[in-house]
Amino acid sequence: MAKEYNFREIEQKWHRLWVERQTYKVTEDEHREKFYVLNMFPYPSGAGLHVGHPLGYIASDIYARYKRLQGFNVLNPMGYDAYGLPAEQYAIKTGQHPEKTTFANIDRYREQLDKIGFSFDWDREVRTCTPDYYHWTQWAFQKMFNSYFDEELQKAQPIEKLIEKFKQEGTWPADEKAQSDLLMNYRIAFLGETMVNWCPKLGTVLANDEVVEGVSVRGGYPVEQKKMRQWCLRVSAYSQRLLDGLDTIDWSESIKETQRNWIGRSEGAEIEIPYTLSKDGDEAGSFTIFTTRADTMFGVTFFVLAPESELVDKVTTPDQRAAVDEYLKYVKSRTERERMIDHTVTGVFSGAYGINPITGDKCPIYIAEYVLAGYGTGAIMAVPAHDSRDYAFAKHFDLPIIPLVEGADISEESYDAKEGIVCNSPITPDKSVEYDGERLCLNGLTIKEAIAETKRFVKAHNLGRVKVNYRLRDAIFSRQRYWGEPFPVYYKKGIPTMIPEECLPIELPQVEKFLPTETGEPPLGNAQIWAWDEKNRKIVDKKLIDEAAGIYPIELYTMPGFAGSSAYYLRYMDPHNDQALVSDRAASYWQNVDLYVGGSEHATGHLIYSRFWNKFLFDLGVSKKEEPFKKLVNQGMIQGRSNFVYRIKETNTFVSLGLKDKYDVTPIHVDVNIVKNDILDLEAFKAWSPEYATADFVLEDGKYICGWAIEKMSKSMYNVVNPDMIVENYGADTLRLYEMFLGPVEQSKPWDTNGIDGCFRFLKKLWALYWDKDGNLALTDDEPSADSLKTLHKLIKKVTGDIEAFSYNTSISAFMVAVNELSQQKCSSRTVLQTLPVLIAPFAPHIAEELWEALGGEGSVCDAKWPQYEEKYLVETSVKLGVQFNGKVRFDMLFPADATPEQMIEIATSAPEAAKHLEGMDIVKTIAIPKRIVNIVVKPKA
RNA sequence: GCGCUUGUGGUGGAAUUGGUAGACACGCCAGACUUAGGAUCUGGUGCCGAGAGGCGUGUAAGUUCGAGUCUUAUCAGGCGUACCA
Repeated sequence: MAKEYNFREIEQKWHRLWVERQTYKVTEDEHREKFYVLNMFPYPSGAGLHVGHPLGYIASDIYARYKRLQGFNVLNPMGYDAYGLPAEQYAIKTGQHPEKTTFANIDRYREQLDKIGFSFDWDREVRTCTPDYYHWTQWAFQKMFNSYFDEELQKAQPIEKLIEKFKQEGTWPADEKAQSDLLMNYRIAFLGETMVNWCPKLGTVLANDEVVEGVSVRGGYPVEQKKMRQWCLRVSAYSQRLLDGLDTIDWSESIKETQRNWIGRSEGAEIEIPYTLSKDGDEAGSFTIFTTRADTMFGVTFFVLAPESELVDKVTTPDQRAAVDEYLKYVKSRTERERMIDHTVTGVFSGAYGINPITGDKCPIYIAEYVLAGYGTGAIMAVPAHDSRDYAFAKHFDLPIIPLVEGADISEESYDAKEGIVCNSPITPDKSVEYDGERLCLNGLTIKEAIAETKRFVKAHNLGRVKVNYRLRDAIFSRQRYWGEPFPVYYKKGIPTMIPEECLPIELPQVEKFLPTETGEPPLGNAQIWAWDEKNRKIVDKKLIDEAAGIYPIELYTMPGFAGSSAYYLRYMDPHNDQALVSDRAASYWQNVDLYVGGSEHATGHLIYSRFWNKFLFDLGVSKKEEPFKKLVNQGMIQGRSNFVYRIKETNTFVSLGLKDKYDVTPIHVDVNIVKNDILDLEAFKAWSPEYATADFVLEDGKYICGWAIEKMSKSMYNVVNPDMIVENYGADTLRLYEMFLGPVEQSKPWDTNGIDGCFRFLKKLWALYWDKDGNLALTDDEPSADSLKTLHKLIKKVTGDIEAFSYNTSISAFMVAVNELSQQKCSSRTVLQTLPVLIAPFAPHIAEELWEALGGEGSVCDAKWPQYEEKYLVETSVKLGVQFNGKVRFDMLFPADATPEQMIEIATSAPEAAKHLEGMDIVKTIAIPKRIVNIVVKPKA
């Protein structure tokens, strides 16, 4: 009896030995080159892992193991993003403390992960919800509070420097409250009165990336705009650095592009517009507009303010007051969502007129919701001829439209393109205002030139300034929730004050109820022991709050999800350090993440916040690299493949896919776990639900064939495939191979169990290479044959190249080919067969360890040396070449491997096969492609 | 609307980067061994055609001796984003 591939026994054995031997423990070692591999850590949800989750982990584990075999000191940690809404909502429903459910979920995750055989160093595990971890989240927040962004140096600086500057300038106020308010305008973490996305259903504010199409990402509840005092992070200060950094990192172009759009840099000009409160009135003030099309100043026919702008009140004339108020009321009644979907033109005349500084024209000022308060200055100059939104507005309110580009047809729509020659600017020479003897004239210039010329003019005559605007907004950093990091902040006479650094962490207090209080305070309002005793430096009962005694209320907000996930990669470097986020030694050694693997859905969330957070810590000298993630690979999503059975209406009879059109049927989702290769397991189906216990079937060829569809993997579609079942039936090595064999890592693809047998068969074949009929090792010390050496070295070359390129599916194909070849060659050479376990170790570590041990290898296969291929085994003795003539004739012939292109042409043209084609022809030219083909182009003799 | 991205057999997907399209796997067909097979092994399998042969990488044109690969146009799907002036 040949020795069986008993994956259960092998995998259990090695899971045990890896733990006993601490195979995956890593320590800093300055004598070895480091390599840092990281996965985006998971949020441990109650549903456990499905087959989609491990995809990225397997991909990065393969790379980590490969790098280790190449001699690198590889850091490959794992942890949990443990704060989150689902645990809190579950707590609200059941009263169970979120920590309890979160930890239970973590245990379940860990159990599932362990079965797959990852090379994680679990000693470095982090959980964002434990005090020893969020200590450093709070610490970073305090550092941000005590820093400002120096525009000149383009980096964070201690706030003391700024205070010093104010003192020197004599602008430092004496009053403490005034000092606090002043500094709030500069601190990187600051309290700001801002428009926030308020989600009433969730009872909390949300960041911009947590809102999609006007509803919350979590739960899909409506979101409205509300002005609130919130903690914010001055992410926008880093806009330019966040943009520039993208050019230095190896990320996919699409993610970089998404981030560039999100940052939204636009170069333009701010121009001062004086206004009057009646057509012939005197100047009553001025406002500033922002434009990227300064060249269109001559086409301005009206101005527009955002309804939320503070200017609205100032420019509204008594006549128009009622109309404006009514319009503002209407705007306020609309939700974010309505405003987003419905783009009908609305607006109201304010009664005031803006004076175009270039033409001197007076144009009406409107108020309209199509202008956004949050971008630029909240005020625009409208050029209906060359902006589609202004055009629609002008048509609706019957305002003039002045074309400014030669040949542009604006009868039906505006001409928005930035191409063409400018005209009508000005229409007549006197139609422009003279400044210091100069008048602006753009006629005849290209649009690009005109923009530059206008900017110059505006700047030279002090009509405004050149300005770069960013779409990126400051991140709102507080949440009205329980299950998050508490702020280490108390309010001393209304002034936000930091709890001393030495007293951190401030632990999340216990509460009875996780809902907001009856008075509308956030859930932390339910905490009893939640006041700061300044003298004794400790947290006390809030009943004791007494300003005279130095006992103050503590902040009730908590931090958002991205707080804990923004710098976790630094913590993995030194997870047990209670003196610092990360020691200087560890940070200097590990530097930054060499390979980061995770989903592309974090492009505008985590991946921006993390880069921001790291840049801040870099400015502090804590992080050693400006960019946290050198290379990013976005693994695709695994979709579900649902199966259907077809029930004949009003019966309990099910008809197979091929015959269903003959009946009137209802498709019903059936659990994919009782379907194999689209064939339904009838007994399992009957047992699946009592309803089907007495089901009848109409079969084809004796089988019940199910229909299928690609859908999201979800419980309700019965298409969730759990990795545990695959591991149970085929083993972890097969699961790992199959997930990679499914297709390129970056690509989204449906989970389809149909092909898994191929990978399982491959492992069995690999296993079979090593054992004879009696179950003994079938190895010889004979010289390996040339064929088997060629097979081996071809494989080494292919696999090495493919791993580097993350092309795991093709390297697995190469393994399959190689094992088939070696099996056919009846290869039993120790030299060859000893190398295979090392090569397969990154993909299928369990079988690799077992074979390595059986062959008498030293220690773990993880510490073996990755083999080098040698060209000499790959050289062909002769090369097959085709000769191709003009037209379609062609034949194959053999050339010596070392033939030069000239010799190849010589041989080809003088070959007997060629003679009949060359008869009566002139050779126009000949081309030889090395090792491939000789082309001879001919034409009939003249 | 804008930005990015992908279109190759019945299916998942290969293609040394401009050089024999369809590797490898699933599925299917035939055969072998079996009491049996959803086990194992062998062979076949892009399409049309009995055959010789012809046609084939979403569609149409172009560059080239040669195009799945490059260029242009066009169609279709996916992702992101959205009144950003």
